[in-house]
Amino acid sequence: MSAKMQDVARLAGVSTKTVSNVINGRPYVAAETRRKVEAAIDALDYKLNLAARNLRSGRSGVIGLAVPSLSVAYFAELAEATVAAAEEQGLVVQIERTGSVARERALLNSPRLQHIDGLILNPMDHGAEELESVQLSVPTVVLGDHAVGGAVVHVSTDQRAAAALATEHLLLTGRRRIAVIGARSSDSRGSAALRFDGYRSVLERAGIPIERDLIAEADPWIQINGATAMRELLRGGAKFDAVFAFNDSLALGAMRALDDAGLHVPGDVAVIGIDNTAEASYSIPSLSTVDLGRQRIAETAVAALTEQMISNERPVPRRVLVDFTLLARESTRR
Amino acid sequence: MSAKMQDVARLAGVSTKTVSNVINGRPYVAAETRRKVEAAIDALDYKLNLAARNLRSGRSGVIGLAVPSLSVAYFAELAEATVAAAEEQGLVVQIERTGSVARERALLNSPRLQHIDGLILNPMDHGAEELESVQLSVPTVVLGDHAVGGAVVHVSTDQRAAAALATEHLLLTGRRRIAVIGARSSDSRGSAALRFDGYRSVLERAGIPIERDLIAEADPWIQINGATAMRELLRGGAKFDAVFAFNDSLALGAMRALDDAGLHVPGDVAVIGIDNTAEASYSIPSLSTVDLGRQRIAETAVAALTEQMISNERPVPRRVLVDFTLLARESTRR
DNA sequence: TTGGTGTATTACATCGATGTACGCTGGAGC
DNA sequence: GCTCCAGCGTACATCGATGTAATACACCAA
Repeated sequence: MSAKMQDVARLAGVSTKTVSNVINGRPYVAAETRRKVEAAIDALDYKLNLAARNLRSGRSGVIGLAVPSLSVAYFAELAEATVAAAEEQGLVVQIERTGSVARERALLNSPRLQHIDGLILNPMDHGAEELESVQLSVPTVVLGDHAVGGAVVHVSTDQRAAAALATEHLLLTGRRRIAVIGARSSDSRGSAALRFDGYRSVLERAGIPIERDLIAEADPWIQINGATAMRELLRGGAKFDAVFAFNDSLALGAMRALDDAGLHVPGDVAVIGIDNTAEASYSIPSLSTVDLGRQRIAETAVAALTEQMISNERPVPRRVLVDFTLLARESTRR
Repeated sequence: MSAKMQDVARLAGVSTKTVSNVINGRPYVAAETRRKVEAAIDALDYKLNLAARNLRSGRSGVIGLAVPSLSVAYFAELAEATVAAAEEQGLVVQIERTGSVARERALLNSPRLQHIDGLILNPMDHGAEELESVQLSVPTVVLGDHAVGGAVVHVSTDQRAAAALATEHLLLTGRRRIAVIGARSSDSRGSAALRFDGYRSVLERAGIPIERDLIAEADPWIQINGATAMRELLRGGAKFDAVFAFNDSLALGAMRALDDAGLHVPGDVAVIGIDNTAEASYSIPSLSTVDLGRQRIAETAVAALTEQMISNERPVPRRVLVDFTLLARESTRR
């Protein structure tokens, strides 16, 4: 069995509490005492038992990150950014993948969340009130705009505005018949709904009618579904000169399908995505997209979460918006 | 404060130990008693305190996964697969990103590993004995072939053979001057070294000399470094008709740089990668690659780890090999 | 009746660190 | 000389579940 605090205390000739104070950097420890304790720690190769600390103090130093999937590049990059941001605060991240609405609910009620100090939740897209009834017991920050019972800090980008920006960009480059890939009729308040809303609002303002034939559903937003959706659009026969895919993976899949069909991007069809994942700038042609600022989102979320964890009070309800940026690349060139 | 086991016990009219037995599915609990306890649990909305269980039993139900980075698509997909496999065993995954050799060492010595039941470690590439001195205190499965002190179960693909297969494929499609992207002179036993070895062995057998001008270093293996490496190869002036990139991200970056230089893939230069990440099948042209079987790797690793965790004995030293598969796509077509 | 076996349950110590409340010391201030 | 306080340390209870060993009970065979 490895050494425990009592062994260290005995060797250093002090009480266990003093050892604890040294380890936790508490004030009122004489320099001399600190030295002795540190020497004893080294001598015994003592390692703090986190379970015990956790039990006694109620903190674990672990925060959870719940995302739908890690195979979607955006979430993988978000996870990376979150892990990095958490580390700066001395926290580690336990990643949970929700994958479906049912699993998401199950997770939120599971005892697994008990030993987590806080949770960053990126909910699935689904109907509006899906999560409002959940009562969360840990400090939580929600990414996106879904209402989640008990959680009142939201960090997000204005996805509707970002989608509007992407759509406007297509209009500005002279496109008029803009198809959409990634809609979800089942979603009333999530990313799919908001992005579609942004698209619609711009077209309406421009006086362009929305055409059902130009709207393709896809779920989840991964390459293969983008390719499939595009093939269906093409088979449907409706004419279009641009595609707004609701994320980069869909866009890349769509570009692939366009290429297969002998259509040129951006010559015949312009394509734009959302997310600015790494793959987007290295595709051929490079993909125009909107960067939702996932780096900032991760940092902001972790900061907001640690604040909640420390203060121990109910946080001020708020919604933090992170800036987004249009990246015009080859896929939408005139 | 939420209910604890004692409250449940009082309400059900039994001892806390009996409650514990019910929760943990131990035998010798009368059906009637079980019912009463379960009713009490429901009534009080009792949730087990994992910290306490962890302290007492020494198990946490959490396994660690240490990978260099999540922005590399391969690791993200590996992480996804691991989380899924762990879940089947009722385990959750705490993801650590190492990023550098120093951080990797720091992690392996950190008390954070204390509250983990087991670790799946995908080491950084580095000199041979870098990690042999580390003494791991938790059951560990190593992905890849690095010797890590104390850990004796390795799950990996034969990377050298996989690289050889990729190289042979290029030869079979009529290429002779094959450039390499992703070499690392600092690495003597990691992925870079093994993949380079496979490349070299095939060329040697084919009687083709290795040319220094055709070897480009890159670290880490992400798109931008693939593109940069390719630009340097082109600037160097050496002629080549194929590129073997040590992973798909590098390959995609390289394809992008080739396109920028007005070179056609596969017409002028064939390109092959390794990993079979999602992006590879949707690039234009689609990328030939070797699938290292990450799904199987994840499953196997989790299985080997749980076995170690349960048996509580030193595992049988072994090396499990997972099959790999060549996927010939457009980027290497004649 | 006694003893033996199998089932069901309990009392109690225990895991290891930390919060609380308090004790001791030396020196400044009157 | 005495109080008072800041600075430093300590004893002890405590967090909540679980392993151990012991006990209670029923049932059956000898």
